[in-house]
Amino acid sequence: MSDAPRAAELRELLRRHNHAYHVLDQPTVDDATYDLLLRELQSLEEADPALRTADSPTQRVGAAASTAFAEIAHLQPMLSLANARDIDELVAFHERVVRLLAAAGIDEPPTYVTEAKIDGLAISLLYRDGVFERGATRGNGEVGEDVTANLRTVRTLPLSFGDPQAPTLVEVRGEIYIPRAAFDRMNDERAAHGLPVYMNPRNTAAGSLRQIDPRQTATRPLALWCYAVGVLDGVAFASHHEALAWLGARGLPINPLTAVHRSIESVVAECARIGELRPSLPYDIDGVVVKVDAIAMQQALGSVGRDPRWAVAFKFPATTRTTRLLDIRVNVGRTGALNPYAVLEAVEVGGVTVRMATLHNEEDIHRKDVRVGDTVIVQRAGDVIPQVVGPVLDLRPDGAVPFAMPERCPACSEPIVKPDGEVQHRCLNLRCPSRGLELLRHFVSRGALDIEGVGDKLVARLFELGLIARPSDLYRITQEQLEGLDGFKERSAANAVASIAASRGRPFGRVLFGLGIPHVGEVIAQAVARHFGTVDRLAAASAQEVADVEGVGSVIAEAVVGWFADADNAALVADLVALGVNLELGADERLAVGHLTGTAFVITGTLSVPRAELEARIVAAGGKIAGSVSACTDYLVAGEAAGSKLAKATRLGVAVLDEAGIVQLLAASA
DNA sequence: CGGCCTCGAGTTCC
DNA sequence: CTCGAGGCCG
Repeated sequence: MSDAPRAAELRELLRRHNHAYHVLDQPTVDDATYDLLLRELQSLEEADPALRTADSPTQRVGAAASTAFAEIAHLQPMLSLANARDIDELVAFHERVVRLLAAAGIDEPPTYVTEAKIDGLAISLLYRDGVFERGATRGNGEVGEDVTANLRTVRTLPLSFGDPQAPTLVEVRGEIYIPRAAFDRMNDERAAHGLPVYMNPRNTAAGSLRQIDPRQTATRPLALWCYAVGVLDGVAFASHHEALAWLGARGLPINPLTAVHRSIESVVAECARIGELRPSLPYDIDGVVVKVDAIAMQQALGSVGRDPRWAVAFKFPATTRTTRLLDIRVNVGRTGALNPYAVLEAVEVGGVTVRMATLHNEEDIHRKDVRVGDTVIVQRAGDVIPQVVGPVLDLRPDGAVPFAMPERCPACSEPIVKPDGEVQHRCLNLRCPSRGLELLRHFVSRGALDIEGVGDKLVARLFELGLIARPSDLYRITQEQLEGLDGFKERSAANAVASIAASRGRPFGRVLFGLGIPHVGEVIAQAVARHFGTVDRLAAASAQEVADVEGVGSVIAEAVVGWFADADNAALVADLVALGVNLELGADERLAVGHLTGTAFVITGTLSVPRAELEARIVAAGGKIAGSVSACTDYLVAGEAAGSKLAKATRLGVAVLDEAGIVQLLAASA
């Protein structure tokens, strides 16, 4: 029997996914699935080299795009920007800046720099001794992908400063884009050669930068504007505009739509002016970036989360289109929340076809007054997520009726309730099939148990077939059961079973997150796991004790205690434990560097240092000091002649440290 | 008690 | 990405 037909099928599949990924920049499968297909083809070709055609995706260097680029940590995180959608928000930004500066003892009015916000791809460039060394995509802001080879092909990127006095290290921030005219020319050429044309400049720039072969990238008309210095050795700027001038003097391209303003009125006028220029500019922009000019003021203002408080992005209104609202349907989420969504007649918005959009909740639908049959205005929020803005009332058909939430759950027919003061309608049935399925999806998802090879589709199928109803059922799935499903090959069945088994060792915090306790997301789950150490101690805790966890108040604490009080949930936990799923903190987690945050200590007995000093050091490392030992205590620090507290700790199974032990723990966390 | 900040939850496209 | 809401600080 020949594998040739399967090999041909795989080649075609991979070719199509590749095209979608690189040319359209719209992946059709996740990386893991792609890798799986590629590996299957590779093994077929190894078994029978005659199957290896010259155009096989296995012959393209680094065809497994997911692993082709090394990760690079930015010297300084690449921040994001808060948005101002209108002039009021811009003025509010200014007022906040003034207020915060005054609070920091600076009464001088701020000067601003405005820059056109280029609709491209943020990158970071590193110059060592004035020579371009490497460049990376923004990634998650902390870590990006190394695209040095591709960046070298960007003709306006200087490979060196030509400056003998260049500082040792300069990190430059910029935006890679494709000028409109060049984009159109490229598409004309492609069309002439019978090649598919690209959808929009931004996605094409993104795809081009992630080409495996830099020679491909070199054929794309990429360009660069630089807008900031990340890190710079030896040169200190007093202002942002000086930094830009410094970059410009070294050959880095600075966008000409850059100006300094002495008042917010001037900034507002500039936003309007650039908005008018927008259609005639030779490249796409999506707003205006406004930055406080003085570096000293920037430092005084600082940042909140990822957003600096000294800068804001004034966003131009999103491009909108109209289409028909065909239907309003309702999903039931993991928490029982009813989420209405719009089914739309397919429409192109900003280079993407939109067919669905969330409508959030009933209140939202009524506020917008959209009805089935309406012609509605659709936009993409932040140019990404499709949104229904509102109806075109003139085009409303006769007899269009306002939307009403179903009175019974569309999944389980139980009555729907809307608690007072809440926006969401809910299905309270804990056994609602929709909720069960959504919980399973959540359980296997990335941030939780992260079970590779078991995605939404497989989970839904197994759920429908009745093979899994609760998370613990996953661990009883056999390879044979999976192979019984059509379209499921032996290899992927084995992979899925293996990754399910491997997920049993996930850290406690992630498993806890996977349980889907209301209000307990990734962060809270982690904090709770750290605090209690084991599920048993968590399950035995009172709401009062749970509320001791940092960031947990009465609402979340009640939710946690209530969850464990439910017999089914308790049974699920017991089942998971019996199946070998990890539900306690690993020793390494307890001792992990800088991780005393949320850890509760009790000190007893006589120590060689003053107790206050030891307490201060524990608190400095993020730990908490309690007066008496309870189930919530992580460590009892016992000195000489410890008495009843030590006895109680031993009885409760609380870890006990001697003085050397706590010193070691503190050192490990420094 | 009010305002800010952080977190949770649901989400769209291919 | 965005909205809503819980938590916490002043």
